[in-house]
Amino acid sequence: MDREGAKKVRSQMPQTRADARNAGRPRDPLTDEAIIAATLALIVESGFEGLRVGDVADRAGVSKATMYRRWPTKHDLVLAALRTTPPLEDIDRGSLRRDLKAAFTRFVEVAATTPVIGLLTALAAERQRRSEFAEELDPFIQERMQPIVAAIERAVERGELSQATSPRMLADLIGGAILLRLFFGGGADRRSVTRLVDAVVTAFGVER
Amino acid sequence: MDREGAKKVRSQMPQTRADARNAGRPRDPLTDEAIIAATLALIVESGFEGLRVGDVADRAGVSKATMYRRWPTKHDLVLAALRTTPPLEDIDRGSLRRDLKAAFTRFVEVAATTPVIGLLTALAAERQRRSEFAEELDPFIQERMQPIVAAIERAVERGELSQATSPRMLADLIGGAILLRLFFGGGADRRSVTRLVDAVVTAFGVER
DNA sequence: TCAATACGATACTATAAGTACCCAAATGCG
DNA sequence: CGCATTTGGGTACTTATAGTATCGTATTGA
Repeated sequence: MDREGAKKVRSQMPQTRADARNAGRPRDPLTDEAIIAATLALIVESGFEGLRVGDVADRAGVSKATMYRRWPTKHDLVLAALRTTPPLEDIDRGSLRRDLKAAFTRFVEVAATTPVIGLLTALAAERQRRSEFAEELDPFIQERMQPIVAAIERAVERGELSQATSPRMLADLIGGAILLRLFFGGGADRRSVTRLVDAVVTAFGVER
Repeated sequence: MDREGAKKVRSQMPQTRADARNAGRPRDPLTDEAIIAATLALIVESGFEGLRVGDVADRAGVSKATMYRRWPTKHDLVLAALRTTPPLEDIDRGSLRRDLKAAFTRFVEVAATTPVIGLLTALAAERQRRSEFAEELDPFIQERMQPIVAAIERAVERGELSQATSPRMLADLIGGAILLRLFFGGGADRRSVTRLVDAVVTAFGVER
């Protein structure tokens, strides 16, 4: 059962199940937008735990049933909302050191002024509880780390780093250190980002 | 109010408030042990979300009131239980590379066979929600990372690493990368630990 | 016209954390 | 001894919210 037919899919995102059908009243895309917008607005106010699904429905002017038809859990809803936020811009400043500092500085600023870290910890916890959720969450994380990986790849091409360098691993190292501090204390601000990036770029950089 | 007198404190851990008093019926240390033991046993079976405070009470043969007198929330209880588990042994194998591989390999094995990651994500999420909780959680994390920091410090003394190396930062780098993968996918096993440690030790190591 | 689906409204279920209160049992102090 | 103080078992209760169920209506394609 639940075979997915070969019909085409037109709607962009909230097709929870690959319902290829086209009979019946179509979903209103404005409804999706209203729900996501309300979710984002309320998350900013209240964070993940403080977010009430019922409040989102009220704010969006829809019923809970309409929401749950699209996203089966609060976590799915929040991840969907996160997906619509713009990723870190992929700015090329010409050197690895500057690229990494720019990107991670921006990230810790976002972390300091929005509930992103609360969302990430909540989603990570849910991922442990419901392992299928990893299939949604993991690609999102990879996607958002892509600018970092790209910056490292450029540095490899420029010869700033050895050809043998694994961009993904280097990204995990710096990003992991920053997340570790944001999750469990130690603090991550401009200065610690600078120190971290300088240390890593110096250590991994090709001798000048 | 709530000044902490100069009286001595005798009980080891669960003095939630620094109650220097000595009047009244003393707490039974066996009760603490029974609660913690039951908590650990049930966590292994069910993880954090699956753990029911009422079940712990039943299993320990105590009442919920007795538990809440000691630990005001489920998260506090779980952290208290985690604290009683043995830390990573601080084995000195003579080289940084071997020390780090041994320690982190052990960690990913524990992660693969126990609900530790689920606990850590849950505690990290709670830390975001209740900022006072950081005062309990953060020192615990630092404490558990101490063997890694110590191994790095030994390497600095032996001259394997530059004197300028920050042990804490290096520990955050490797530990952070592994946590990142455990929290958000990518997988962390013996092989990835080996790759990571080799790369970092080579990059940061003093030229041979 | 009809099948199929979306949508709002509303009530409901289920669950579990944390609270309140009672009474009995230890303990130290005067 | 007896009183204040605290622990502890028992148990019922409050509270809060995610998720479900249902029903009537609206909108679409065939």
